Amino acid sequence: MAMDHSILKVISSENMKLLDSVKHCIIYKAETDILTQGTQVRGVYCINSGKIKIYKSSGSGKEQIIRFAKKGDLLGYRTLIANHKLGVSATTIEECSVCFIEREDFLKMMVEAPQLREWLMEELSEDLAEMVEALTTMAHRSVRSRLCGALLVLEELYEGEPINLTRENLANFVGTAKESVIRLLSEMKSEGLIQIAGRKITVINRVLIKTATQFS
Amino acid sequence: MAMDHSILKVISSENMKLLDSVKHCIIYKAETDILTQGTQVRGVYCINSGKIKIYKSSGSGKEQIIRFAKKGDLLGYRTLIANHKLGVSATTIEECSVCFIEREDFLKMMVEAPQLREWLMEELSEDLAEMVEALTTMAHRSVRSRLCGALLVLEELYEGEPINLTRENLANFVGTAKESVIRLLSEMKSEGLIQIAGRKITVINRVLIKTATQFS
DNA sequence: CGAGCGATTGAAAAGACTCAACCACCGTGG
DNA sequence: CCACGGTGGTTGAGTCTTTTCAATCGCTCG
Repeated sequence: MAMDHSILKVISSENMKLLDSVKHCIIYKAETDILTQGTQVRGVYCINSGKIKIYKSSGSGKEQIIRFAKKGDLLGYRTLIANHKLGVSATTIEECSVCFIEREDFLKMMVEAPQLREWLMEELSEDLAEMVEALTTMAHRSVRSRLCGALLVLEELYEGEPINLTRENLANFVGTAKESVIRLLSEMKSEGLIQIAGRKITVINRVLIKTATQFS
Repeated sequence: MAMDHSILKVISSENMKLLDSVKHCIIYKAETDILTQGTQVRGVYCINSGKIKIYKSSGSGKEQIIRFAKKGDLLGYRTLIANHKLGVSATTIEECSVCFIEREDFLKMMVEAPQLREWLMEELSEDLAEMVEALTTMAHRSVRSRLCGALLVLEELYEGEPINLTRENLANFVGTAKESVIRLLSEMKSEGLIQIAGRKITVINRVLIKTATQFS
């Protein structure tokens, strides 16, 4: 299994043993809630396989998808470290295999493994930079431009497989209405930028789509 | 001077001596660039007094203000630690007194002071949570609602003093056009929510404004 | 088969932006 | 002292993107 950018990459073999002894692996079906906004976390979750949406719901019932997590990603550590309540929710969008690490065990690992602390700090930095980027994009760019950006991100997420999301999830990621996404997608299809097969979307002309993310 | 939530709060007296020996204090006039997006940082800046806008400019020349920094805030450390180029710019909006700490000196302090590392991690967490909040706000709420939210944030920033920003900066913070801000402000003035004296804005009815940030 | 969910399409409405003109204030230099 | 230029603030009108609402369709599952 590829662990190039995972927490497991930075764990010493000694701590790895510790980890093995405390983790609990679980399989979740698609559309299962893992974390719920406003609650405490009981520990952290490390994704082995499958994709999970991280989102925030606003008062009016709309949800904004912040990012998608996939294998190697760690969920819940920020909230756990700060001892806050969760600011976001997480729900599987496919069947997922996930390891759960109890709060106390994780904190212990953090104390003992400086590389882990290092890695978490880098993760936080990275995420923060991404959020700043996302914010300015949301503020300045048109729905079409944002949709193009989203498709490129999702292409990465799906690693060559066609993008497979409900239009609603796509809309909640882009930050727009479902109908707008549908209209723009069919526009882009007729321009030969993408291919659509039911729910599945395949990027055809990556270069032009990339260009579209630079303007408007 | 109040240092309740500053880097200086977490520095041991020993490190404080080190800090004193390596810092350089500088006074900047209003509208002076401190950090420039896309460049390397030469060190970190700690604000003694005055206010600074942190913003990101997009290709089309628009700028999005990410946040305002004031006394006690530290600038540039995220970029410095990650050894990246700056993702944002920083410009004073008032006369500011700022301490500069050379890159190497700061890294040395980080190695020697675990509380400093701790503090930085908390800062990052906090900032990340704020950015996530800002993103969903930008995506879901109307300009008026965002403007109300901005006014409450700025009221904090100005600590009781009237808010004193150009309409343009206010617009770039809210993520809208200058004209929209002007129109909405005069609307809110006629509703008795705020008071306007030239450039200066005073919040009158905090409760109603707060309510407005919950909807739309 | 019928219910239900997601996708699609059309039409109307609304929110926000752009453009353009104008004003008010302030500091400068003649 | 006053005319001048510049910056920032204000207002109005028209436009356009995007949303919302409503209706329809197609598919799957019980």
